[in-house]
Amino acid sequence: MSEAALSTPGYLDRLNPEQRAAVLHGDGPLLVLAGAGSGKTMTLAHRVAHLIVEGADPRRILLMTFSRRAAAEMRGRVGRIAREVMGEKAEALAEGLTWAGTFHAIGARLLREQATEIGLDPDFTIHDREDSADLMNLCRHELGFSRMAKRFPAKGTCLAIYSRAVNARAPLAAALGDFPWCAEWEAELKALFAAYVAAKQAQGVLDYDDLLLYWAELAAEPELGLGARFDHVLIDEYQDTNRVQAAILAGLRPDGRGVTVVGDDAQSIYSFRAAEVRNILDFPAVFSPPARIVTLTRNYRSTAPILAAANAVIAEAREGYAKELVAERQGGLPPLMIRVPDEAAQAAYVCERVLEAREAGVALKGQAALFRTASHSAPLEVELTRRNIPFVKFGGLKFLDTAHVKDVMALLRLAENPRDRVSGFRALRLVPGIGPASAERLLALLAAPGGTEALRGARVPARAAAEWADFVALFAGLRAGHGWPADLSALRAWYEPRLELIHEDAPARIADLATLEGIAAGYPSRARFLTELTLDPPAAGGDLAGPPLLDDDYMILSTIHSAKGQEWKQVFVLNCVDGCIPSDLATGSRAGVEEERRLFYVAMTRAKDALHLLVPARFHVHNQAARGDRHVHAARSRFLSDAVVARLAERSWPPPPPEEARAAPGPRRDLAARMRGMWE
DNA sequence: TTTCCAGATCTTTTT
DNA sequence: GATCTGGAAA
Repeated sequence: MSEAALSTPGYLDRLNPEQRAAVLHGDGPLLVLAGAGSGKTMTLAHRVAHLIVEGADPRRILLMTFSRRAAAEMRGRVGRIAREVMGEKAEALAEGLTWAGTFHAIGARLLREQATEIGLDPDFTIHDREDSADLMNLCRHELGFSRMAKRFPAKGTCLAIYSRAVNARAPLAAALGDFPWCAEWEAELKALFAAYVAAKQAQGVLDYDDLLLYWAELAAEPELGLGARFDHVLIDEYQDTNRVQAAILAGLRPDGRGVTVVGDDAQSIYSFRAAEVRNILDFPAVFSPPARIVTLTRNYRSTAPILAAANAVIAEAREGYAKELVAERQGGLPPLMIRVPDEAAQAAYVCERVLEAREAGVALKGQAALFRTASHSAPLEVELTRRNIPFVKFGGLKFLDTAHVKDVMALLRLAENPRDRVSGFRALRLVPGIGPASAERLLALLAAPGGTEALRGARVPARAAAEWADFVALFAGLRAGHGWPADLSALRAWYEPRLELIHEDAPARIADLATLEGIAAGYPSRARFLTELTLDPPAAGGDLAGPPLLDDDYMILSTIHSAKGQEWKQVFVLNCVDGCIPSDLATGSRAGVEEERRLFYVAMTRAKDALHLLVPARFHVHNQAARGDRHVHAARSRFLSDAVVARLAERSWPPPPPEEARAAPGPRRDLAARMRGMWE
């Protein structure tokens, strides 16, 4: 131990013995099994800080988190801890911790740095899921699969199968096990995927999966020196990594030296993305001698009654989880199971409790409503808006998915990489009169060297002729580059007048583009903007209103998936009914139901002081058959078994009228109550 | 060749 | 309820 660490007892004193063991662990592989609320982030931050205090070079530490937000928070905490110990000197050191981020973001950065060594175009552009599906669709048409006698799987399904196969490192036949209705197309799908891979390479485009796949290949080649770049590799949320990510880790540190992985098998909720819970369970045995295991079971987040209910839910899981969490916070009220007639009442209930808590001093930011599916929060959003309660919603539809933002992004991406056909297709068709056929022809021109100039004299349909010179001028300017974010201003100047002609709601869309330019200003270059926005898009809604709103107080609405790793004082879980949690799309398989159970467990363990589980008697179904009643009578979620409900306090809301009120012969029409009700 | 309209389809969670 | 596809008009 260095003198610095010895001279600062306080720095490790705030950790419990298990946490301290994890922080002080030496060089061999380490697995930290950290239950919900057990101080996982704190432990990881202390371990990184400790490594730095002990003399590790922060530029040679690789820290993988599940979101950019988590990475930023981690960097901040590491800096603060290191500063306590080392004073000013620590600032510079913590600044050096630049290799912190998601697998995908770090992969993109490494691949761009080493692109030429591995035969990639350093200016490759990255496709998000929808772009990838569009490219898949292009290949699908070119191979003639869109005109089969029997319907061929849709583009999104094709991409999902492809993604499953590569992320699980499984042969196509195995991946098709999850898509039985597509099994008959195995031969065609194989041809399609070959064409898809060839198209990506020809166009200098990578999809999300490629960022991991190429990285895994890169890491497997010792002479390319990737493993030698890092002394320490730490991975958070390891239960949600897939086999490609495990291969990356194995390639970087084959002997496990300097490797720390942290996670909780009971919180594995991403198997739909080929996450492989065996990664964390089998981790110790990959090495010999096996990795050290440190288990954190003391829960510092939730009160004892909340934790008892959550423990009861996970105890009914089919595979047993080794650890039962122990509450450090005694006292507190049991979680409430609230029966409400419908989703409107559910929304009203949440609003009332939220305002009540705020009056009692709980900031809106300390309160969250969680739900399985983005659409479940719609009635609540309406009610919050009506009552003027500000909120920010995480998960679900993204800002970047709106047509006008995608148009702008496509044009920027085409300027960055003229070979990118999906972007090109979209961008060129913004010129009225240019359809698929012309776009195809123009893109072929553009892909050749000197393409921008070739565009200038290109033949275009008569309808497009008047607009064409303007478009080419814009594009040539973007290719040459006006600087950043000036490129975006130029683009808006061209695009917004057009937007006004096409859409009635142009003002809202133009406001979005202004927001986009505000976001753009935060990035040093167009390339960085395009890459990072694709890999870590901003959350939807009010999040985009920018800094002014962020100073305000607002409540959180979030899908359970997006709530991972977070905590709030008061948590509402909406629609705790069968069909919502578990989602009826997931109840086909036992593994599916088990994952939903863990999801419900994750939702419950986000709560610190108060937890409300809402059970509407009926709920709205969006996607029902034609004339079906759009409401469905719902049974309470199967996860709220009798054993679990025994740990809850059950209520109905609105409460039934008090006994005396019913007994006493009241007025036949209580107009006074109606007047009062106006203000409820 | 483009654009518009009507009918069919398929609905989760995310980097 | 929104999106996609195919066919027909401009």
